[in-house]
Amino acid sequence: MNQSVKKVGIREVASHLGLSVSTVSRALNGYNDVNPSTRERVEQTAVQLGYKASYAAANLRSKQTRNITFMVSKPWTKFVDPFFLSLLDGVELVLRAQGYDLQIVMARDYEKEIETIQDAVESNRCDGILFGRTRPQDERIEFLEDRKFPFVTVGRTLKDEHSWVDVDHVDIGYRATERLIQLGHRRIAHLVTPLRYTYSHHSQQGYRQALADHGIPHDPALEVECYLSRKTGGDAARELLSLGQMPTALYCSNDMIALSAIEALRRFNIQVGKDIAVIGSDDMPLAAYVDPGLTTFRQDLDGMGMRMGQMMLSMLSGIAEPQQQKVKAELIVRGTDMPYSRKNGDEA
Amino acid sequence: MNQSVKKVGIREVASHLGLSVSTVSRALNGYNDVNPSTRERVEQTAVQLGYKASYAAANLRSKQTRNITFMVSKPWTKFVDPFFLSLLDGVELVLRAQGYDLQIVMARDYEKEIETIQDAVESNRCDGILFGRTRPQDERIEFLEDRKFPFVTVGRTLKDEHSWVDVDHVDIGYRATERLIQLGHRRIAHLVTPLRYTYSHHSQQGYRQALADHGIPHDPALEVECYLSRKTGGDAARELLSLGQMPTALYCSNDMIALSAIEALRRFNIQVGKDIAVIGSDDMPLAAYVDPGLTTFRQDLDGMGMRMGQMMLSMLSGIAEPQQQKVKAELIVRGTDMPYSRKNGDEA
DNA sequence: CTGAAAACCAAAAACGTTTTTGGTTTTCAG
DNA sequence: CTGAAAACCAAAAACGTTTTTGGTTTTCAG
Repeated sequence: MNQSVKKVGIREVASHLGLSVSTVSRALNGYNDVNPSTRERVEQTAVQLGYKASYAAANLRSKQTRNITFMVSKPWTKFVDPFFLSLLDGVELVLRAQGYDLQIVMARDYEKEIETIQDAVESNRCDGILFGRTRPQDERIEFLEDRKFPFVTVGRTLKDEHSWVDVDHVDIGYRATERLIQLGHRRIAHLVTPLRYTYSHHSQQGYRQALADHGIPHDPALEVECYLSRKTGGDAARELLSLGQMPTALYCSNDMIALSAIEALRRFNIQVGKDIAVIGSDDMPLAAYVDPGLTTFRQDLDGMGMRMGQMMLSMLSGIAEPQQQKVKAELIVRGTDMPYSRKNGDEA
Repeated sequence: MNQSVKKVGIREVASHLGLSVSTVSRALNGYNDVNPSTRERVEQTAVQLGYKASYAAANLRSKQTRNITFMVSKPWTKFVDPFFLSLLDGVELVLRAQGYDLQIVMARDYEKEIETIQDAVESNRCDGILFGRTRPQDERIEFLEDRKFPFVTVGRTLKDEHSWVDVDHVDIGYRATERLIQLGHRRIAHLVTPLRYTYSHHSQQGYRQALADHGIPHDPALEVECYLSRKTGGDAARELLSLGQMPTALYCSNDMIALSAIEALRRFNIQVGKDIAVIGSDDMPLAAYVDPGLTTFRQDLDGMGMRMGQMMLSMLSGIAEPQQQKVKAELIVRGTDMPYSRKNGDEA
């Protein structure tokens, strides 16, 4: 077991075969100016001797790390995690197939995000960067563009000239709102995710467009921004309750908001799915479990992740023009939305 | 913006100050044979010039990566994620405080685990390794011990001579079972997590001990192994239903099993919290949301993570003897456990 | 004031690869 | 058969640090 206590380097492999170090290197790295039979022999003795190229040395010389970093930033809540991990899964699959490693780093908070990215880039730790929570104006993106460093984001900025994958939040907002309208609702509130993030604006845009298309005037009092804490939707629900007239339907930009709003409403004896309609977005695991089940939109995260990985790969292979992919979500009908009935409008 | 297109190395910093490269290096790395005022000047111009040591070069020369790898392995389910991420959070906090980075790598499946670890170790990519899902006999641990490579695990092996942190699953099993006994139950089933993992055995041990201590004979038919799929507990519940006499209480080694069992029982019109008592373990977010809420055990994951990080740090600073920490979980009483009543025992 | 120890710094070697440069051998069209 | 191109390989340089070695200056006990 302990025979290989001495680390075997490329030199050992070379001398063992009577070849030069450079030939071994070229054979192992798939260059084509090496005799196939030589390559074969090199590869065999490499595994036989248990040779593994030093990551640091290879990286130092070649400037390639074969490593992609996904930056995830705090604060995260337990609720957003599933979203994140499914995506990662898809990314990892594609990258690994091409011999790239995926590494996840965490930025402790908002201010550390840019610092984390700078550090990753400047200390040469990866060949490309992935991240989400994009904002309309995003310092991180400006930095990376300035350095011409490859990156792909989940979500976009307002100026739209980099590579991204994104759920079509405009579409979700539109479809959710339109569905509620077609169910007969006219006072439809929008509990929107933090406007700091770009997707919130898209969600808002879809909501407003649907209202406009159906001739329903837009009431700013019915749009409430919610932060990503656990009880966020509850606060918004209470805010709406304090209004003169309660809305008869709620479109929430994510399930977490929807669920906490539902919980709060229940305390006021308002039955969701009976007294008020609710539609969420994300289809997180909880959504199927609560009673009644939450009507929401499901996203193909795995697919998005794979797409993201492919984009990164093509950037690394030298394709310069940005690629962008918007994906549609799937409506999952459960029990929290229901037709408008005269009764609801009157009470509260 | 684009002024610093040329990368600034340690050489630039040195020449800018009229010092030698070595002095700059020693100043930046906190050696004490450098004049405080010199160190000050070096540090200032370093940030001023935007110097950042090349990760690869430093690593190649010093054999130190200042990087710790947490390996997480598939298949994961959406349900185990929160567990994992809270832990990570604690780890990262302590490591970062000492200038270490935490990196997460994913092993695609069971067989790749050992490969992933070998690769990380042999290509010199990290100074220490963390992982969970420990098994009674664990190839990964044997490999790392053989190489004398620093590692800390979540959970233990049966031979117990390495560093680990672990929830006291024996204690949980004992307390859960005893609680059910004290509520009057005598037919208590145990839906146990996969016996491939060590903690499942501990959980079983606690369960059996509590039964024995209270003079209740152990019925092997009431112990059902559940796999970590989404509907796992459901299958087990159906298996128990097919028995002549249904148990009046269920102790499940994790919440996922408990929740899916509850869902399945509901389909058979068995009301949990009324017809049958259930206790889970983990206190995952869902547990508080379902109705009735799941009685379960909460673990201080953040604390465990921090402890784990500290252990790793102390190993890296040269402390050889293994450290081990077992933490107790906190009982969270909600609605799924209730006293035994004659009625339940008779039906089904 | 003296000499040893401590403080401070420079030069050069080294980490283990990949890449560049160039030399020799083989192939193959004409 | 000839000569150019292709195939194949070796030697040496280079990546950007840290560490080793050793030299000079300063401090300070006696």
